[in-house]
Amino acid sequence: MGRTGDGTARPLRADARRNRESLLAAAGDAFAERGVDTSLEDIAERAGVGIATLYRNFPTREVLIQAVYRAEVERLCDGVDELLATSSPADALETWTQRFVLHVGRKRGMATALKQAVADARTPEIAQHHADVIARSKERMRQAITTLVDAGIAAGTVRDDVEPMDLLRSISGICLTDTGTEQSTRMAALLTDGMRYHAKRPTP
Amino acid sequence: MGRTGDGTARPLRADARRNRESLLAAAGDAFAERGVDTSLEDIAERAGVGIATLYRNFPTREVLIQAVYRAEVERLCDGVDELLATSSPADALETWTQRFVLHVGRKRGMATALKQAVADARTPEIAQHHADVIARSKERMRQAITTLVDAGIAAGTVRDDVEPMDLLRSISGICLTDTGTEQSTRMAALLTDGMRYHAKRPTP
DNA sequence: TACGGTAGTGGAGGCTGCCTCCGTTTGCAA
DNA sequence: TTGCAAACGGAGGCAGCCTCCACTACCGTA
Repeated sequence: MGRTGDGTARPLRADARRNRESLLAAAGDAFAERGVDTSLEDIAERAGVGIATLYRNFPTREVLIQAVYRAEVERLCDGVDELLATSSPADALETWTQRFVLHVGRKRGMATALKQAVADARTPEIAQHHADVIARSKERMRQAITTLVDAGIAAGTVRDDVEPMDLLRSISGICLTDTGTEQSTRMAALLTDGMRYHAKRPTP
Repeated sequence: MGRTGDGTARPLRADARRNRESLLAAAGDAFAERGVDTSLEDIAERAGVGIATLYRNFPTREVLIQAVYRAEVERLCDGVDELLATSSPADALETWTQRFVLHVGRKRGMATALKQAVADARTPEIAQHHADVIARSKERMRQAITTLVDAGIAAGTVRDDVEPMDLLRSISGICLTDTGTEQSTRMAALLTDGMRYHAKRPTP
């Protein structure tokens, strides 16, 4: 399936690729709205494909969750270059953290499910694979935030005592303790704003 | 159900209590053999009762898991007094740790499921209740191992630099990293043996 | 641009597990 | 004993999982 006899990957047919994308998008929405236990039939319907197509692409729920998670991290991180090209580093950082807040909001149990998948995996190979995906995503995030912070520091508009990963963890923390996306967004804004060099510091 | 109007608990009818015990035992076995996802119908059948009886006693799977977990911890900890009454403190400690190894082997995902229950609970009250059960069990374990170690120290047969909870954690660690119960049992035996005062230390 | 082989599709249907409803049984207090 | 409330069991409705196979349409080739 999808592989020629000599092990070379064969590109998906155009319609198949479209369907796969639809499924990923639909699953992303469904997971965000109703959690990772959403019925798979529902997801297939939302995507406008048959249930069999879903199973062909994603043999187990875990594989699907993983793919969605990965796709969302990619999308988030791929946006960094464009942000830096179109706005000042400090603004880019702020916009990106806002997106990150939404991202965490959408994750809703996905991270937990992935960790569970590592524990439940039937073979060590599968467990390892799940673990790899998690590690790779974390690394991509690290790179993204580091790029943004460094650009800001280089431009002199972001304080140079900011540790990128601390920032990421702080925002995650805000998202997890706070009650809603709106509030999280405001808190994150405060946080990034505090990291800028202000022409004039607000009087305390 | 099971409560009179003024909130006083009413004792279960004899047959009801028997059924409840059967269910707990059957669920314990089933969880140990096939994990916490075992079908509830299966458990009811093993226990020799109808599925409705299971639901009447344990309205959700989480409640059942919790009850089993709790019962097994009680059983394990209640055995301490008898052990101390019938064997020397050092032997009691060794026997008990062997039982503890079996206990951890039987837990298989139950602890994870309970933690998940705290996270997934629909109301803060339910979450709190699940958390309480976990905390109480941990405390009972702490008391049990402390009693055993202290008895050994008082009798002068167990080294007095042993921190009870360290021992418990070490054994848990052995169980989780090792591959099978048999190996875990041997490792735990080595560990407890190392804690005794030997009449003559083995030459290195 | 027509065609054939094959990758890809969809959804019915079988299966399993969840949970409720209600007619029946049984323990126990008087 | 006997009456009655507590407890029982299991059929059955529902929902989700997953497979199977007849059908569709993409795309390399001529």
